[in-house]
Amino acid sequence: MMKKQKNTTDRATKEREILNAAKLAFEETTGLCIKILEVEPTGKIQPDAVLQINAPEGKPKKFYAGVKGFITNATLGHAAEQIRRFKKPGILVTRHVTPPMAERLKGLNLAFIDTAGNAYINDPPLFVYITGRKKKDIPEAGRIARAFRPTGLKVVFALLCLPELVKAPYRDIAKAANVALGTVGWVMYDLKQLNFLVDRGKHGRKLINVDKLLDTWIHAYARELRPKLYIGRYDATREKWWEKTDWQKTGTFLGGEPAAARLTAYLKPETITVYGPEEINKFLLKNHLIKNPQGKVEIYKTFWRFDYPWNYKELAPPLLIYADLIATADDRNIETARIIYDQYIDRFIEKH
DNA sequence: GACCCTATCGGGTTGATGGG
DNA sequence: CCCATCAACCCGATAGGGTC
Repeated sequence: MMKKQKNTTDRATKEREILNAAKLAFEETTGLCIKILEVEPTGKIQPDAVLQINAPEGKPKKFYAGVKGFITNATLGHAAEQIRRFKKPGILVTRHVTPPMAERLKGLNLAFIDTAGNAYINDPPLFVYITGRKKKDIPEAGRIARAFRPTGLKVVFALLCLPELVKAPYRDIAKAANVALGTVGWVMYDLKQLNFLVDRGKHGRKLINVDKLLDTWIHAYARELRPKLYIGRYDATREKWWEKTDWQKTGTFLGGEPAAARLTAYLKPETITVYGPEEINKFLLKNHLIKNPQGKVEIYKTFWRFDYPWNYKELAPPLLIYADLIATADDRNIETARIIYDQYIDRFIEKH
């Protein structure tokens, strides 16, 4: 119930933002004036807003607006149809209309304005047709930076684990982080914006405020990425199985508590955290693990594609072990996490 | 009201483009 | 020629509408 309410509000806010931005952009590029008469009017026909365009000559003209965040060739026809259903002079208000889309809309004789200042209105004596203006990025306050969304977190993780990587070409970074090339650009942009990265041109890039970045990553990881990696929970049928199995052969890694146990001998693991490939069946069979939502073995998908340069090849990189421990919010685990931080993480912060 | 199904949304990837 | 950037495209997640 609460959720539904919130979503409705979010959508309304978003529509308002688009509407206002489009109004301003239109006024700037055309010199004409738009008045927003109503937002989300109730009644038989349901446009998202009603607005009025004041031309210098001729009388003001009302338009019934359909606000759409995002228009593609596929959704354009549907939007046009919705607006026609108003049975009134309609106008599409959206974030951005590309030139080919503008042509199509013109072909449909569907008026539009967008937040970049593109517009088409053919309503004599009023005629406006502006295309080719690029979309300006909307610095949405409150939105989570892409650097801390699931794929962005993979990139940041790789950068944090491998201090030298930040200087490498985007292609190499993409490979290590196991993301598409395009993603790296976004993340770099965000990190610069958020003051986590400086680009000194030919002198290469450098991470700054690494401790803060690390902290941000750990929290965002638990919230954004970890849930997406979850494969399942299992019961072990044999004691100490995880101390005996050959991790490297199966492409799996120990994380969280058991990894910490190996590193510190300070902890007797309760939950066994494992990172492995999506196709986990072989591993399950080999180790006699049985599906059980309450089981002590939790398996997640491996998301990194680089070798962490240390001697514990069967373990996930220390930053991940640390994040796993912190996420459990268990006193003893947090204590252990601190030890791992001092021994394995603190020192590589200095290398950045 | 609970469930399913479809249309929509936007995050993420691809591929073209153009600069160094 | 190598590399980054940008817009177009794709597809998984999900809201919202329809049905029982």
